[in-house]
Amino acid sequence: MTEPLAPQYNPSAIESELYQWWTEQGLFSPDSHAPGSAQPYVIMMPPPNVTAVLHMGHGLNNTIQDVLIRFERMRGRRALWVPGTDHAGIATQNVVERELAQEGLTRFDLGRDAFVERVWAHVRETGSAILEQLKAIGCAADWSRTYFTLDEGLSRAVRETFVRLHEQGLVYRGHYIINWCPRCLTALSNEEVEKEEVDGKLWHLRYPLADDSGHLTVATTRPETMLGDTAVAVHPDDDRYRHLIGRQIRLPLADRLIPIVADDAVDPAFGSGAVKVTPAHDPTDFEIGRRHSLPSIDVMTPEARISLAAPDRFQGLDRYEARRRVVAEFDAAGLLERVEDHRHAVGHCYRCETVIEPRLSDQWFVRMEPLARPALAAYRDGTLRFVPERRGDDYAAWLEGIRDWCISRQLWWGHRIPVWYCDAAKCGVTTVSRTDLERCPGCRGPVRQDEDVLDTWFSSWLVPFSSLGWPERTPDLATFYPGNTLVSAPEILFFWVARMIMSGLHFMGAVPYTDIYLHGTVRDTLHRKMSKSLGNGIDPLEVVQRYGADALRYSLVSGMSVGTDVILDPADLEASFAAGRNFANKLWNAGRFILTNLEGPTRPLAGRNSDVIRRDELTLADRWIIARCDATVAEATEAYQRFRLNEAAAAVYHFIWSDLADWYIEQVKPRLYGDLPGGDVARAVVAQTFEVALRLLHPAMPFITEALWRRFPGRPESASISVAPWPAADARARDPEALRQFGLVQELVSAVRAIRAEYGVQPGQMVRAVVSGASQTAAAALKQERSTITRLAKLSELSLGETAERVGGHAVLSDGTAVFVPLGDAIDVGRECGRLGTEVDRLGKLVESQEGKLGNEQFVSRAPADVVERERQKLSTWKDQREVLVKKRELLGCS
RNA sequence: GGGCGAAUAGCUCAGCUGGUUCAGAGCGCCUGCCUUACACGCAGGAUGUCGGGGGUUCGAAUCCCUCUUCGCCCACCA
Repeated sequence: MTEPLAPQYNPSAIESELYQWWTEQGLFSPDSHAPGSAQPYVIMMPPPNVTAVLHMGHGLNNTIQDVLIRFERMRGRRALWVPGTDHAGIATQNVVERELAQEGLTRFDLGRDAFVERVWAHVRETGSAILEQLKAIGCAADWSRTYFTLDEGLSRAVRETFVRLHEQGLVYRGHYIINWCPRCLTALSNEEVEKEEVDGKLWHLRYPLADDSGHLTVATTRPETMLGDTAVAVHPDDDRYRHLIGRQIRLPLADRLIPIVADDAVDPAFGSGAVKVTPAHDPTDFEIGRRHSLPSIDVMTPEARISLAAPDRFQGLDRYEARRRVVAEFDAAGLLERVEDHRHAVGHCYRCETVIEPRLSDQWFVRMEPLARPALAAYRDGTLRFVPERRGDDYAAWLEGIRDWCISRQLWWGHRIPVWYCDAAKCGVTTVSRTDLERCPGCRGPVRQDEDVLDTWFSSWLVPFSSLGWPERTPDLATFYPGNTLVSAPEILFFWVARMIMSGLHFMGAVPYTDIYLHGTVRDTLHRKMSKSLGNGIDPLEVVQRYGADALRYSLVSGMSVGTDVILDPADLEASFAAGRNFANKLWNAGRFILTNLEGPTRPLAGRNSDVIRRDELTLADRWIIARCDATVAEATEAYQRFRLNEAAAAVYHFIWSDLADWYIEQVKPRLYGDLPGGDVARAVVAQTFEVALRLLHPAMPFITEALWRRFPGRPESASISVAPWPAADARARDPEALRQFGLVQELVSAVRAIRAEYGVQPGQMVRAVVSGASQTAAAALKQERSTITRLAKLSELSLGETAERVGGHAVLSDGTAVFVPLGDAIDVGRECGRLGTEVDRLGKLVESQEGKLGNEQFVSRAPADVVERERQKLSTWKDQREVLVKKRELLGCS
């Protein structure tokens, strides 16, 4: 690491090497970087799916977590970021099934054991690829604690949880209508169904009365389900139909007799006011069926084809073919009354988008209300804090309306349900067990385990404690539970975040974290979510390759404010990431300049020894940059703490680029080069302020800050910025006077530069400047930084006082100090008159409106005194400035 | 159907508790510069009815109402 630094920052040359060094040093593990007495700070990484490939959403999510964990680590906490992967039941099974399909096979061809082995092989091969990718963007997670939701330990936790909840009466098996995906061939929870509004139809079908005395019209969006109708329901108070209650319908096509029943669930105002009742295919109908002891006829196969329960000619038809056929037959029989357009919400599988079919089946459920109550209380009493706050309302609303959680899945990949059935006729016991059963505890006969597996979220909702060893009482669990912050996409608030809170409270007696930061979504410029299917994604690794991890991270962090979406342009990576790349390069070159100039005598800025730099040795510029640095420390620290990462990034960016590089480094050059005395002071100040800036920036841009920081002279080989102490604001650095005075210096330089540009003065051409009307402090400041001013404004001479010359460029600084740049023949007097004229007009308008404001009795009497005083100050400054310019115009002889 | 959010420069967005960082930043654009840290740079510059309308207030990008447009979440009216 001692080779000379290249003028162009080349991230790929340092990133992987640094990352490897960090991990070798164990810097990401609290065991090695922090004393045991330090307060822990814990983040649980949302485990990516094993089959996942890093996309920008992961990039954003993990960058935020990494910024926070690095920040807290530097602040001295025992920072632990636990990474892991999720076995992702349906998603992973789908991937492997697709693979098999390429070979013309289905999972049934392989059989359960061989299929599961095949999935394991796939997972072993590609399962942790995404974690490797996270390393490429710099994630400082503790890889020694990486978990997988199908690990032995986590599997034990899952089983313990299931059994315990069962013992507590909170897990039960039930025969209900659940959401069924006919493609994945499994039940889904309510949360796994995505509702989508679609334009559908409402078919009005005529059901003849059994005695041929007429008909009753029912309205339905799914005519094919009529094959399973077992009643027609009307509202008990509906006068139109009251006389029909208890009579029979002859169900067309199926040719069955079904009763007309009365039920409160029917809305007389909708459709015809009569509802066909299909208990096997609709949740409401199922309830009606229960109340009226109606039979359930399941007319669909798991694949959503018409089953053997329907007349022959429908059997085997796909549900939509069946729909057309049913409608056609009703039409042919003159029983199709009418068809209406009807917009309604239809559920889709969150994994494959297939339309969900409500289906009657036996499933396992978790009784959620008892778990939800404490989770809601933790929000209401302020234990939980959401960022942004409004997300808390979504959380509360979901908990208030919570429904039982269907946790069984008809898949092969996942945690097998720990339930064993005895099929012996005389025994038939069902056993829920922590350990695998060989024989029935009742009759010692053979048992068979439940075929189903558990919802993948049933393992991930435990990770805040299962990943730390629960149900064992491990030291990790004692130290790192509960954690602190959860960073997540809002999409998984219910799937994961809320459920972790419930499980944490139930099994550990404490919420797993108190701060819940829900960030936005990464979208393209059309505000569409980035997705593989749309092909509008940006590969974070490509960005890392082209611009570096720090550029990626900085661009994400700075382009994101609390809870808002991040918009990136997949068609123009340059536009999306130039800011980060440019900044990294700027930083690199500032560092290159500073580090190569640190050789030479220097003395400490603070400390006990007598060699320390005295305050009176500091120039105005020194005091200014130290004060600016201190203000930036306060600003950035506050912003990081409040999760306002973009503000923290902007504060440091501005300090480094606009203050340190544009002004201070320029100011300090003569001293560093030995052209002016005070090189030791300059070295101390530039080194200190830059070093502080690097630390402030490290959470957001870890690689480049580490690379530069380690190159500081005298740095021990083992030192890492990642565990360097966080900069503290220092009251001694505060210096409002220096901020104001150096501000005038900057204004003066800028004013001269603007005049030079305005009149096309050649870049190499020196000019003179005359300053008049400066206050004592202003004059003192300009004198102190005279050499800075003359150099940066390219002045041959800077004089204070009046001059007889009239022709040149004019400007007035914010404190009323006048600047005059004599330009002799070079200047177009008319042009300068015009320029001054518009400026006088502008100030005139300001003065006018300000006088209006201050002349307003209401304002003066009702606004706070300090506001009024400030406004008076403004008025007098503007008046002074206008005055000066008016005089200049007179001197120039402007008309 | 219910709830929520957003609309500010050509683009992406800051602007938090009404009043000194109040109209800003980055990218893009224009002009001039290869000034020995950086052309991924330096210096200077242009660009806005703060979505429309109404209101509260001495004062509104900021608070309230309303409309328009976009987005999100929730929902068993078949």
